[in-house]
Amino acid sequence: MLLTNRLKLAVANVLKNNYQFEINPDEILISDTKPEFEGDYTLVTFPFSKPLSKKPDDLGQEIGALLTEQNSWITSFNVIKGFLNLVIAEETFVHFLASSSAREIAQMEGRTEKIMIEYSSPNTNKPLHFGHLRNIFLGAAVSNLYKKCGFDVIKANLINDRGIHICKSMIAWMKFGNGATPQSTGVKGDHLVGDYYVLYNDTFKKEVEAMVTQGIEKEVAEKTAPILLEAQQLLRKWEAQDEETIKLWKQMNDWVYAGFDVSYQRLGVSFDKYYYESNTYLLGKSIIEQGLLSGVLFKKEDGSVWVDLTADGLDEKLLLRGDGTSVYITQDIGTADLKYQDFQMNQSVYVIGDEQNYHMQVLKLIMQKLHHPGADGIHHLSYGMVELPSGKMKSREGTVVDADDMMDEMKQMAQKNTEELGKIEGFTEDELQELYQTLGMGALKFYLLRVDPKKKMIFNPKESIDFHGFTGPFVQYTHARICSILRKAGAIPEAPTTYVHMTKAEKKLLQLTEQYEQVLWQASLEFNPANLCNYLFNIAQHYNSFLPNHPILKAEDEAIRNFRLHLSRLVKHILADGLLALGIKAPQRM
RNA sequence: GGCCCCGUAGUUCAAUGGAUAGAACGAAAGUUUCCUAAACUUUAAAUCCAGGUUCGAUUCCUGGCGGGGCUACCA
Repeated sequence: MLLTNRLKLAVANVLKNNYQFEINPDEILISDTKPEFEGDYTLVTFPFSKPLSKKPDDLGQEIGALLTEQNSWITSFNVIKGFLNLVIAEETFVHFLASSSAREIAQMEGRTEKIMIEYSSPNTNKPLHFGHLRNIFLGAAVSNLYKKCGFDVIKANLINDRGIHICKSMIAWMKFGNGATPQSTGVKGDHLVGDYYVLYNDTFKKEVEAMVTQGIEKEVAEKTAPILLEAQQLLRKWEAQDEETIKLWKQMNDWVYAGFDVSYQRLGVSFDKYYYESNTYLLGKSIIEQGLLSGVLFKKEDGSVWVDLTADGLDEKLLLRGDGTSVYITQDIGTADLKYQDFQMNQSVYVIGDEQNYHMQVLKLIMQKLHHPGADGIHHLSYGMVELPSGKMKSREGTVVDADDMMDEMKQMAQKNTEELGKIEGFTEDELQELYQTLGMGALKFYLLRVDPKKKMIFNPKESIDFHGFTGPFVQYTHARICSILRKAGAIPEAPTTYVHMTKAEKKLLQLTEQYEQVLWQASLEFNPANLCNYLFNIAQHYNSFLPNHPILKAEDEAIRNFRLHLSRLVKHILADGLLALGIKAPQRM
């Protein structure tokens, strides 16, 4: 059992047996003792002061005495201003180290729940950009984390392959493309289609300007520009299943998918199930019919169908148009139902930007009102937008940072850094290329994952992404250093069972390693990989600062050497394992 | 207008209501005959404002100020 949980239990026992005070152990606050004080873990006694009618300081003294008396693994204590600092026996940590070495790390207790995580979910009219990367890395990391915690995870991707946006790319290609293909131009498919989307917008803008100079009002021009009308006409033809239109649509989407596949592979992410809006956009109507019958929904005079969410503090929301056609939310209701039919998962997570908070709230509410079995499991993993110092990225204005370009740039930066440091000896050219990729992606992923998903983040392309400090490469570097030491150490004897003179740094490192499993759970349940990033950086930092004054291979004696080797190996395992959960590889050498 | 989110060192981020608010980058100074200096050590530097709840508030509540999002018979 985890040490903090054991402590909570021990405290709960003392309170119950010696003070007749019953409390749920989970409600007891145990935190790491601050470095400036003596001790490993700290109990805050204030909350018990009132119910037990005792001064926090006295309470600390009493509980401290009882705890050390009743638990051999708690050796001593001190009380400062109501904070009870507890010293944990070194043997406890030594035993933990030995057991960790034996069973490898983090074999988690299995959970049987099934969880679907939908992420990426791109439009097919343009390539992936920096904002998508945050979505993709989050989705992939959360999927990994839940898998580690034993859940049955389904990674889903809902592709937005239909609608006016793809028609815009199509019309531009028809007018200006001259039959260009990825093969004929050598341009990656998603980029090629994206280029025509940009071309559409340029043309549109010019047409509007021309109309305005002719004296037409801007708002009118923006609704009647010829190329827009053509795109809308194309959408109608698509909906009417016009053969030529469908053929071109399929063709251009296939180009995009081929391009996405290349990017996904390079990003190191994959999906178990793809959904396509062209297949799902008509779903949902029958569910809405049922809702009408059961009286959850209502129909207005013009035949449109609505749900009244005013009691939940929201508005009335349209679900079906007067002519019986679907709107966006109709489709999402249908897709949610389809997903549930396919997998009957306990939780259905949507990794979607916070601009859709309202939409997702509405979706869940409607599903709940309809008593859909999957309704309560719907969870919106909402994340903040990635912004540039100049503001939001806008694909129409060409201010987006392209995902493929970003990956190239990161790899080049890794190469530049490595070469400048002269660390290329002993690698083949292939190994170097792989290393640059590993380091570049490590920096990129860590950079995007280290911030709380809820918060919007600002990315400054000029300052770009660092390889020093709180970064992926820092953690990777620490891992590589340990690997190097272990290589030189050769075969390692059995883990020690006793160790007398543990330094403060050694004990702290062990304490951190013991908390790893807890961090994984917390990061999963909170859908927050940033927790893991912080933890990994913290433990790497502690290791790096431990290293200069704790010789390992040249330790004073065999026992110390062996202990430090095992400690190092455990840290190495955690770094590699944790990075992997973030989707980051840990190189043996760098 | 209505609803929601966010304001922490110069900058980018931490801090389940708990001790003297932590890091990183940047700035200043130092460490390499020693297991990878992509590292380590030291210094300076912050909770938007005003109230309230509490033994204790960056955190919770109210009101300002500042920034963002949503609010379509668009997707």
